[in-house]
Amino acid sequence: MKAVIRLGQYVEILERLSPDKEYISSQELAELSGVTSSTVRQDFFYFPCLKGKTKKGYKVEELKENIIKILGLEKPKKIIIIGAGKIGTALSQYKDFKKLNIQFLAFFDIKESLIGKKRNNIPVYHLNSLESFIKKNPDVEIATIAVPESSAQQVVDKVIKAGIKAIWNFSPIIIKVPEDVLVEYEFVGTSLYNLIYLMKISREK
Amino acid sequence: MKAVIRLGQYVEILERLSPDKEYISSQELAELSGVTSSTVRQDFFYFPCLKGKTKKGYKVEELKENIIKILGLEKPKKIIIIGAGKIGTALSQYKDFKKLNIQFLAFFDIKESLIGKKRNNIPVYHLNSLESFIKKNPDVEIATIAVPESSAQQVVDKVIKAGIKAIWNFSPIIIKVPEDVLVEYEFVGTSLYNLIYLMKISREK
DNA sequence: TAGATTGTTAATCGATTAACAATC
DNA sequence: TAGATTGTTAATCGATTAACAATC
Repeated sequence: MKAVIRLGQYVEILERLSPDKEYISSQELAELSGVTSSTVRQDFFYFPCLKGKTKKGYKVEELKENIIKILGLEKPKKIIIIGAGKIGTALSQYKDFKKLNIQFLAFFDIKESLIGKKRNNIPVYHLNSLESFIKKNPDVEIATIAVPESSAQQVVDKVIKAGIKAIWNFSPIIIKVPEDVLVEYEFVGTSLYNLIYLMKISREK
Repeated sequence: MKAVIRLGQYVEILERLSPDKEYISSQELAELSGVTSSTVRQDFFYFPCLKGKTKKGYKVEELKENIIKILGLEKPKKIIIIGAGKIGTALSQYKDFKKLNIQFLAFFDIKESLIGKKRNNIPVYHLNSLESFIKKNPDVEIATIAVPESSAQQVVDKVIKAGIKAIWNFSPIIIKVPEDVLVEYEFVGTSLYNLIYLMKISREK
């Protein structure tokens, strides 16, 4: 559902408000997130706990907490990253994740020169130790795939064999997974191609 | 339009097909891209040049070339990256971009230790030299914003002052730009939050 | 011919926007 | 009170899916 996607963006925006802002109107939140106030109210209407006050708006702290609960972010989420390259490391640095209880526990790679070291203060282990790591840390729920496309499917197979049921995939291919495994794709090129298309269209007008 | 987003994905898939595959059916392309064959045909119907052959499907090379033209990728696109950190460097490495004529000409940063060096064989210049660089390279059309949120708006202002009309924004805030400037956002957290929400929902079922 | 696949129209579904009564 | 803003319904818009005749 599209509303859920926006809820995530709303949280990030709410995180950034000055701490003395007590209430925010649907109009204000709409402007900050690039949608209409109607959309904001409709999004909130969908979830009964997201209630505002007439003439005032929505209580920032309360709103944030409730959205966090809806999204399932109230408990820490433990994540591993397969591939300790540029993308993987960049992700582990993202500040909003820390604020939202999202924890990156470990990198896995096969490049000997990286193994045993730390990246962004997170240890890098050999891919071979993945299964034993998951056994020791059964609360790891998500694996991020940040490896080249040539090894993506193999790595996914290993991750699934180790018992992971949710995959965040940065490799640019559609991966094959059993029915009970959730996958979210992050295609980096997509928005750039769209931008280039929009440039072409606006030139033609 | 959603169809355009998918066209970009189709190209990436077509790029990966074995070179001896002459025709591809809407059914096959659909499976590889995770949509229905009906959607594929509807997407193509929207653009008169995307025609197939009854009983055979679409000629791979022809299809690819025509989509590339629709997307405006037939001529090289020159791009600069502001911020030579992990995200910026990761982007510049992405292989599909090279295949699709997308060229990263330079990084700009303010960190003295980086300036004058190369990252991924692309030179890093000081942000102060941005305007003169654009003057010398007026064919640069897009600026990628890969700096921390605290400096994102400032950097955007500089980029616009230098004459850039299209921005690919990786900073997690809504930026303010004049009406004639196009912006595409890449919110990394979004798909992860959605994945976590889907995990919550599937547990509740 | 029989079967496969496109091209296209129509039906369905979902998301966004508009509108406004209710409320404080 | 007058004005602002929510909560909610209805209208609109766009995207997806279904269906199938036409074609090779």
